[in-house]
Amino acid sequence: MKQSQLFTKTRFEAPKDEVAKNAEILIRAGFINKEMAGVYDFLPLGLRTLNKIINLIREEMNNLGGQEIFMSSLQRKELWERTGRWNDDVVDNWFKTKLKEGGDLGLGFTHEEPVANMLEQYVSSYKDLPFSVYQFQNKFRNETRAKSGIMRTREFIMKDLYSFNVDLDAHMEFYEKAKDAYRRIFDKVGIGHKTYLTLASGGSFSSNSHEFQTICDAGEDTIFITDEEKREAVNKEVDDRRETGHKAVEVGNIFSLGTKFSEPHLKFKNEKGEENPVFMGSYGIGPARLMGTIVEVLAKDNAMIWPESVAPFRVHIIDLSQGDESVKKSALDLYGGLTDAGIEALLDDREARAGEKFADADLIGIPHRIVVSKKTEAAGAYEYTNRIKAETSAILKSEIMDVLK
RNA sequence: CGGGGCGUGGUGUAACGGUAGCAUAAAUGCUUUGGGAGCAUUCAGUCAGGGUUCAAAUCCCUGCGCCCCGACCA
Repeated sequence: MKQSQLFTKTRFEAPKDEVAKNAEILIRAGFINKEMAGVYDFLPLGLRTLNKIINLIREEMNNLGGQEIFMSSLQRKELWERTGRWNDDVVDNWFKTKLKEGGDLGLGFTHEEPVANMLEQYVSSYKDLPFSVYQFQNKFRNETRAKSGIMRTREFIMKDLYSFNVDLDAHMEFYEKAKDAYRRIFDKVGIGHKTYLTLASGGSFSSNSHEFQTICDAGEDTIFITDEEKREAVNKEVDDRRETGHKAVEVGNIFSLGTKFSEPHLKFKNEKGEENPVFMGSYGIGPARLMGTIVEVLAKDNAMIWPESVAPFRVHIIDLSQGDESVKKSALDLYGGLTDAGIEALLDDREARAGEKFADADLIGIPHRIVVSKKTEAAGAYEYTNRIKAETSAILKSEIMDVLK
């Protein structure tokens, strides 16, 4: 991508109404735009990062055997009445709306009821089980207080996976595999060292649940570390601990749902012809919240350095030709070469001064930076900076590919 | 939902009840060119509605919006 064509603009100062570190940095770097309290747009750079996170999660879900689906946001009242969750006293953050003809609809805050209902027509025998489905889908929650930038919003993408098994034993086997998959996801995005498998209360519908909590100041929960080696913890809500806990943000959760959502209608016949409810589990990750958490954990000195796994681009080429056509061509050649080699590069080909380009590059935080200028051309080399290692060196043109691989 | 703070050009900030100013961004031109350059010109603003007053960004009321603390968070 050529930066002169990129729809994004960095800015010197963050809007005064943003205090959260993740929002300040992401807005200043041009990754996101605030629409209203608790509602954000993703701009090209931000969307690239978000999609990297999503694809990384998708890969793990597929490895788990999950099959991707995409369900509707508009949901029928009747399904939720069966489980008692249409009632505002039970669920107080519904966004509800109406059809012109007058029927009630809800904008889904989760999908247990609809997914269970949909599967009734596809599950009738033990031979249909087990399986799991997942989706990346917008959820709507009328939070009384949105906060912390993209960490707690009213509209957000959620990866929700649902597992369907014949009984508790079969379910637990899957549940343990899901734990491992979640571990790998948080390791891959660079926050594994701060993320703890945390025993949680499970809320109103599950007696057994775990959260993945990442220690950071923007967190809303408090956890107590029970095993540093295994990265395990317990949520404050479970028991009354006395020692000081850690502020942490819930980046993922896994629930054993049991038969609560299948009991009404989602049943199967076992080998003996007896009818049983399906044993369900649900597993959530909010990719945008995860993105915010990555910023909270990894940003230093009010600037972000993206891990390679989720960076919007791998390489940022800074063209300092400043009117020199041969230097400009060299930068363009490098860009073409990297692109052909499948290395995602952002070429800063704008008519701007060096200082402005460097400042913008620092703000965007792409992990590898290559400067092409008269100086580097004369030396037959590139100036290469690895932001993660904080190292800068001259790399011969012929060797740049090896360095990046 | 309880408490606190706050709404001025795109963004950030000034202005005692008395001419809405500065910076930045944006546009044009000249100059400059390896860490957010300089000069000149230009564009652009008081959240909305009502009230008090000769006069309201400023005081009062209502609404809307934003931030923070707490509660809630399936």
